[in-house]
Amino acid sequence: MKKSSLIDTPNLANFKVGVDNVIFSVDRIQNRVLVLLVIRQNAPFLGWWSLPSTLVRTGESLEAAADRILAEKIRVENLYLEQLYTFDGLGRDPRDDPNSFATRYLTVSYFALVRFDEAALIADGVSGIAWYPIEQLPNLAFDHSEILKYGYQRLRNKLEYSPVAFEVLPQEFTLNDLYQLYVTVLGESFSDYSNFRTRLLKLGFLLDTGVKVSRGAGRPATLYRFDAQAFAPYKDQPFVFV
Amino acid sequence: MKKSSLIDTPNLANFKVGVDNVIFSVDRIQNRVLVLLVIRQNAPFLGWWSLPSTLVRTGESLEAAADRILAEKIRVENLYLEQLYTFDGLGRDPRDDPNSFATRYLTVSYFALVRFDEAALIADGVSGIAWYPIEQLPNLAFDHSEILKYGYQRLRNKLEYSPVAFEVLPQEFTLNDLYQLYVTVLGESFSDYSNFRTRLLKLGFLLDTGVKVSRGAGRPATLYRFDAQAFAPYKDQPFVFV
DNA sequence: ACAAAAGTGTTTTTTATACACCCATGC
DNA sequence: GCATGGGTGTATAAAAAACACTTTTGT
Repeated sequence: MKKSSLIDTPNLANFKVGVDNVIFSVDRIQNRVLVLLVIRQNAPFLGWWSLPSTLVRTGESLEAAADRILAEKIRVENLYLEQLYTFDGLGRDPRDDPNSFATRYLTVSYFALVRFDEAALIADGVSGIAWYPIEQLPNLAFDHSEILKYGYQRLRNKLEYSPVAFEVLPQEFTLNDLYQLYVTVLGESFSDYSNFRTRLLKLGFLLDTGVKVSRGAGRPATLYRFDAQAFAPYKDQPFVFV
Repeated sequence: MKKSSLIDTPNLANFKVGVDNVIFSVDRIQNRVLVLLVIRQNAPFLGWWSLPSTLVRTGESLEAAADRILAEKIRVENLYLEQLYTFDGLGRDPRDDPNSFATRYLTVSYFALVRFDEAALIADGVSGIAWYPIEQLPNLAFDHSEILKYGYQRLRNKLEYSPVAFEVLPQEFTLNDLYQLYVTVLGESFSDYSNFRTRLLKLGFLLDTGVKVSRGAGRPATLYRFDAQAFAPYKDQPFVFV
């Protein structure tokens, strides 16, 4: 080792970097928020449920790694991953030993929302993979419970000011579908349906398709479509959807 | 190299991890938002202005690294650092070569607000260090301009729903001080002073100290103090300060 | 006295909330 | 025809926005 490198780099830690994906969906039949979980195939935490995650390879960007691990698990179009938070591996990963000069682990978490029916789980015969309702989570590997909790918080926040709801709903939906989704994620105590309707329709980014659907008894509902163009003015505005 | 390790770890990238601090303050005399910048003492970008940053050492947490580099630059009490975003070094840092198997660089950025007068810059005789107005930034090393922009956005957002303003104002301040701060950061087009007053006072977390201060001509202003206790109910509520 | 800054009050408009009621359909 | 869910309207309360006006100081 050259002397100069000792001066330049005093005890720098060496890291491996992982990505953890928090992928949400909504079961609109049973009105439950779902999270994508997989069973770990490797030590540590072999056989435990965990968020879909992987370590970043040489020449691979963080996002590329996040996309790669996800592509192995589900097939879905236009998946938009958003960075959540970076968790310090110090003392967190059992592979980390704070007292050693060994490699440390850092994980960057990503967040996405997908349509339940469009997301085809890839059952490769070996790997366990499942949508878990957020209310009935198993014990998770590493600090994945914490990460998931953080992601769930973000989901609820985003629902209030950004049009993420339309990433979960089908292209065409009824106003009740939209309302139910909000109730499911944000809980009861949500605004009155009638007022929700009026407010959203006044905003003008829900296009009336003219088509009506009948779901069992009751008056048929109008199908709407989200108009991203018309939403633009509200982009940087707080709390479009209360 | 053992065969098993080849299977377990296919081409994992090796990282060094850096932290970049985006430290804001407000010059309440000239009504300008300031950012703490330093001159780099090492290659690459030797001699360039940059955010205060460092590489994480063995056994040191990310936050600890962020605190360390900051403690070398300014002296301030109760600095609360908040994580901003993690930037992928791939192709960003000139030390990175995407085609090589060399070490990659990842940087996690942190964000804070400090009181201008309380933050004593540490002039160690060598290192350049300065508060730069956000409107007159020099060219910055690495992608620090981008990081700074991201941080500035966060600052403006936080001002709207969280009581960060009181981290910049002195313990006791007039309502006009508070109003001016909002105008400085959020720009003109901000709410009417009179309405701002009424709204904030009604919220009840500004304690009237009874003390009055006279600043030149005009009626003396009441000094207020922020009551964190009384703010608690608004903690998870959007847009307390419009 | 008067300008300057602080602070109060009033009026108008907009938005939120609650809830009553009508409409179209399946059974 | 009546239960069921869709959709409209109204009445009240609260909040936001605009702005006129009063109060207290320095000079």
